[in-house]
Amino acid sequence: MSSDENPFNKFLKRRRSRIFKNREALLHTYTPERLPHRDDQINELASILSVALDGSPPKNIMVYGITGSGKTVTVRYVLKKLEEMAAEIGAHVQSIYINCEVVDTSYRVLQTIANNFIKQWEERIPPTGLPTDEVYSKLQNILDEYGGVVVVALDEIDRLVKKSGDNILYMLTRINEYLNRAKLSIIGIANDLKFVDLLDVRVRSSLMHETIVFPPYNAKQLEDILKDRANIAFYEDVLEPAVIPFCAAASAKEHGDARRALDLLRTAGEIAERNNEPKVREGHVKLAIKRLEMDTVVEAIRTLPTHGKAVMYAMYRKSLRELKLGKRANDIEFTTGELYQEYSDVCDFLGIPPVTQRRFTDFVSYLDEIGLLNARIISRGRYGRTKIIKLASDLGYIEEALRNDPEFSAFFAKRQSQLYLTNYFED
DNA sequence: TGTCCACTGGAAGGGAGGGCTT
DNA sequence: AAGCCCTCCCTTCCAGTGGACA
Repeated sequence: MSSDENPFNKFLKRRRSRIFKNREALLHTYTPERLPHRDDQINELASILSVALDGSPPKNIMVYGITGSGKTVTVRYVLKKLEEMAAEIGAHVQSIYINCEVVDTSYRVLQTIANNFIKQWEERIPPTGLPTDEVYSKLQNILDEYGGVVVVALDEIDRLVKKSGDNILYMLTRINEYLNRAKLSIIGIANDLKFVDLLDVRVRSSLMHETIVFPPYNAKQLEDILKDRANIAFYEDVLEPAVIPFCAAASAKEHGDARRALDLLRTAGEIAERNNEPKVREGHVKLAIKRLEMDTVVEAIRTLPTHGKAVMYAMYRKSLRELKLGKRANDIEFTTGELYQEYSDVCDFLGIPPVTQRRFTDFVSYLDEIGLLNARIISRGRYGRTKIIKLASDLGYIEEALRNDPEFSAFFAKRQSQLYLTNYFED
């Protein structure tokens, strides 16, 4: 390459995709103009929310269904349409969407709602510092100043309740009693309804005035969704005919998760694009399945705190030893005590003090929750009660994640990979 | 049948860090 | 600057637990 040739040239040529017309249509954040197989839910939501257009507060709504059943996208779609209609007829309606996985304390929820109405940066409510009660009364003033109907959608509301209790829901469900001009309604979105057991009876009855269920999609329905989005996302004739049915079938097997189906299709397209191929084939989807599996594990580990990573590394190291002794990957499991010992050794190695066993069990529970580990409690009689902990993801993926971590890469620096990225758990 | 093991997991609280009001 | 509040991460304490074993 001559020195005057710009090294970005070849990327520039490739930059204009021959595969994607509009990649965004396959992202979770995209709200499409059509939502196949969700007419019933859209109509139900719209009929409950329609009173907002007359200035009355809609009843609170609980929306539930498993991951990828279209809850979020449907609620966002209906809220968008509600605001459009309100603007058209001059009604005072504002909707606010809050993801409680990010905004997960009472204070932050109140702050987020309030800041939605504050345009001046200096006047916005700070992320911490004020008493929660004060933010609550500020919010009342702000809402009354606005004077219309406010619909707040709390996505992953179950997480909020598990983490911070139901105090915030109590505050929000009662706020209308203190408002003179404005009215506030809540839409709670949850994966399952187990969390309502944690709610105060009054909160429960108020929050669940209306419930709307989102059943999982079947393969045929997923296909319709993918076709719709593919029309927006891909150039014509880029997808081979088998691609969409294959994506739909693979995701239908995993509880009909539309989000995953869209991820698969997008990733398959990206793989084809990166390989400079003119068409997306079934083979790309198969690669995409592997890729997504690995990305999920790598991303989950990457975002863990140091001690969480240390637990994963302890699990990795101990499993690897067992593997070398000839044990089958599926049979490798440890008790809390065994893994805690290994974890303490890892901390010694890193030169950081280990957390207590109590805190350690919190990490194990969390890693179980996010699917990196499998943990179940067993009783071994006079040998006590403990948790049996197994890996829930491929050792190779875990190694890949830790090898690229600045704190843990030293463990791998001298050695070549002990593993190839083969799936040990494939049988 | 009672004992006892090796934990589990809830509750309370400490302290560092960030930010507010007065 | 002082006093207060919130969040996050962690420790300490401790009652509770299921089932093998004597």
